[in-house]
Amino acid sequence: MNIRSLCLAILSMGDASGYEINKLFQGPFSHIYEASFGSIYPALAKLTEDRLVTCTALAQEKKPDKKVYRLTQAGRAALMDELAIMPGADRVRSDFLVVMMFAHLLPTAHVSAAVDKRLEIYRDLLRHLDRGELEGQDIPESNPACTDFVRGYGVAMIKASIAYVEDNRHLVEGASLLAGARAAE
Amino acid sequence: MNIRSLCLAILSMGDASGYEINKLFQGPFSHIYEASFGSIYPALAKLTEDRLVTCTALAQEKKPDKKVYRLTQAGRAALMDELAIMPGADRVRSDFLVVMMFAHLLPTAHVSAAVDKRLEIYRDLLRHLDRGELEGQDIPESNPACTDFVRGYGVAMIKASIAYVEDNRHLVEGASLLAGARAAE
DNA sequence: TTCAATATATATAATTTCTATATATACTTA
DNA sequence: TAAGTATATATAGAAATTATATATATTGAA
Repeated sequence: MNIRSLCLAILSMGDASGYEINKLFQGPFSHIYEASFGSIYPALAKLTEDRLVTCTALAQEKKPDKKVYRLTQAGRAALMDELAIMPGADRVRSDFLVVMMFAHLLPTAHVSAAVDKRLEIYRDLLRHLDRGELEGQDIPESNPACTDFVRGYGVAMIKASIAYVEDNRHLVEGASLLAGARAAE
Repeated sequence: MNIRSLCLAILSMGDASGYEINKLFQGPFSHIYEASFGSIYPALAKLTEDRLVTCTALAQEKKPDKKVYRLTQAGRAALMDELAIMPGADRVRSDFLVVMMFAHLLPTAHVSAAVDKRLEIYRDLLRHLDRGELEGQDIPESNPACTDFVRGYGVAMIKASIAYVEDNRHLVEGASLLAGARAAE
């Protein structure tokens, strides 16, 4: 699954500009798939070239013009081909867990700050997901049961993450303290 | 955090070859950070060039020669600089959740197969993590409390994932069935 | 009031990373 | 004996990320 396919997927739920697609990836889709401007704009250009989407320039008042993309029949068929894959394990990159792995080499203040920051980020994310960010206004033509499943998955993961970090932060904070004490001897 | 830093991090826990580092990323580290041959070998070459690691060719019996990398003092200092970051949210790419988001467009058999496959993959992962894959033999110079925290985190996430998918698969399977029934009318 | 920051909007160069492939040897299993 | 798996390194080509450039409008702070 690449960014081109992800753009097709999002456009299948309603027309959108590159800017709007990016907002979805930064917000409601951030726990599903990551993508940024640098890949989205070239992806939309390629999709247009391949006639999987059409592009309409739209003049706006008090805002820059935007290009609204719409899925074609061929685009919908290409999306269906992509969705026929058998998905493997999620791919994860967690700077947080890397830092935690080396907590015993770091000042306790930094470890605690990283843990606090983590909890703050995930409580924010939870608040956004809880108030139905993955439905309604943003993505009109989605299926309610499917969106519920995906949003619920995100909520469950975030809750489990917060609970685990709250219950086990003493492990990394303790390792940092102990190592600091030994270094001071 | 990039693959170069991740290689420094792994080498700080013991000397290793590129092949061995890759095995860690495919196995015990797979829930922390993803990386593959194509980035690991160039990363090690660059680190050697920058004198952050040293490289010793080692002839082996009945196996190809290998290059064993070892962290230098400068390498350890560079790692400490990297670990001083304040980590943001994890970055995730989940083909599974994308497919689930469109379950209503897919044959029920495919949705069920994808869910079954998912459960199988995560039960396997859980088995590997549970029997202390992130400690002992593989990474000798790690801190037990920190490794426990990171392994425990992986276990907690995987358990939450399995439980959620088992409890809520009816949402996506139902959406697929309903849509199929409507299409057949 | 003016300056900085934020939001809307697109695009691309440079860097990084992934996927696929190439090469070589040895062991295991059908 | 043939195919597949494991050990081991390397690189070309494709994909994606990060950083930057451009332009306009609004909002909040000094």
